Amino acid sequence: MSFKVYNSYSRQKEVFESITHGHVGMYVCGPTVSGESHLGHARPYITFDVLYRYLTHLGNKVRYVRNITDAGHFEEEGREAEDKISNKAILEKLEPMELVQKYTNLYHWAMLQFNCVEPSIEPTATGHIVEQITMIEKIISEGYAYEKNGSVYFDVKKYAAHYDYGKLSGRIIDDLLETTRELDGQEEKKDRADFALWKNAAPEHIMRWKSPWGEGFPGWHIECSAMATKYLGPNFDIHGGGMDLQFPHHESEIAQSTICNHTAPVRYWMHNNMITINGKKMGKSYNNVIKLTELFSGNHPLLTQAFHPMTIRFFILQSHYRSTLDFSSEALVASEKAMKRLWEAYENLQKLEVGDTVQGEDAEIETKVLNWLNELPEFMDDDMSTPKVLANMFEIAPIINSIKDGLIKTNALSSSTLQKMKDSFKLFLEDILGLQNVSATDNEAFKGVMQLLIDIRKEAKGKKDFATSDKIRNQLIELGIQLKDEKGGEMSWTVA
RNA sequence: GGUCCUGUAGCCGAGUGGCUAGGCAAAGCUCUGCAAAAGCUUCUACACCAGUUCGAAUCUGGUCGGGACCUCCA
Repeated sequence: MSFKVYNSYSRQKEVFESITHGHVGMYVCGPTVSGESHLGHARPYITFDVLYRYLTHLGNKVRYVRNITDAGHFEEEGREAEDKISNKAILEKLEPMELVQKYTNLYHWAMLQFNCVEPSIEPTATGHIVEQITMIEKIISEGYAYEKNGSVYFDVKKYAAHYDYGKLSGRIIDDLLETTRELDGQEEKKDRADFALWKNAAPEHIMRWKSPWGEGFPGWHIECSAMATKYLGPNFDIHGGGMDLQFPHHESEIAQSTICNHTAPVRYWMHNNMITINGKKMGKSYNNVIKLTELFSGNHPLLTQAFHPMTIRFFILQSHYRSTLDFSSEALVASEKAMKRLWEAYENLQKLEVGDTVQGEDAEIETKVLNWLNELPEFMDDDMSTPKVLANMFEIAPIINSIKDGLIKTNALSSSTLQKMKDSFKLFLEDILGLQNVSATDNEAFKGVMQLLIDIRKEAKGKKDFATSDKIRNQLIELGIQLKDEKGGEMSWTVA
């Protein structure tokens, strides 16, 4: 059994083998901290978080590098150079780095809500200006970049003559040349396909650094190349990001790094698909984003309620990362209910006693359960088929609940199978998919109080004092806590 | 215009040519003082038209939708 991933570069699933056995280098394009993260941003972070968790589970030591883009990029190349971050800072009367800090903090907070594992290294673009300049100098000395009026451009045409430019994004350089839009101020470039490595800063530009070509700031793509090379080496295992970054961002990264390091930088390119809303990509340019803070608070016209971050995570994992995922409040409500049901089954499972039974009495159930469990790693191995993992768990959930309710005999399953269920659920649900209990009541004092109420209600019910019994139940409902009467007079509760 | 992806039941979504995912919603039943929860059952879909095949949601061609990238974008 081996882990297969879809490599965007070869356009097929490949068996994953790291360059150094037992170690994996992984780079994921992080956020541009010039604004708040939205639902679309959540997808790559959750997708690659699961990848990181799975690789770790497989026994790898993973160095996970995820950058913070805090230097800003051009609004549009060739136009009056505007640094997004510094531009907005002026409007808001904030120091650029103050803005950067604000959105970085917000981003970190959101990642925490999603239960995303922190990356091993989280480098910032502004912290690696020296490395970027060094890299640009190297590219110039190799003859694949040229300086003009304080800016430096990458010579795409020359590169394409020797290397396969456009392979990752499936682009043909001649098509690019013909279809690149007419832009102002292109005269600096030798060729329209060329992209900036370094941009000369206009006087009003706040974010600027000294360089061999005068004061300026780095181009769009060089930061990722520089930081990936620094922390993962000239040739590393996985580079991830959203599909919309394939071109020009990742294509350019390949070109820069290849010239600089004399080797293709990445073994496996992995891209997540977009989250759509009414079938259209959620994105800044479409003005249809739903920010994470809006999602968590329910404060948005398209939302019928607030959604817990774990609901979002679950929602994302219910689809395959390379498919588009269409957002709607309705779909999130469905995910919320589904996750709640699955999680309760998981909690019920943990309470089931492992008996001394040697053999399952119901061979049919035993076999089915074992098959479902055995498929879980196979699904993960198949390019992270998280929807299938969850589907199998939903197959098992009714069996757990039936055992708990006595509808299936406790010893229907052998103790080893029951133990395997417990281990597998813990492993896949918590460790690999990174899901967490959404209940905020995981607290001994609170549980004690609940037990007290349950005891009182049991007494009342025993005396057929349904007024008291209903009062407890109804008032708890108003507080968002739901009591459930179970077989044999037992009661349990969940947060609605 | 170029390149590519896609069209699966009310909704969200898996789907490797034959074993007809899963979730939500809906309906019925069981359990129950009532309710909720849980369990069982039902609803069996692949845009359209041809073709290949013993057999196609899955392969091929065409038609019609939808979308992405080519420009900052996860």
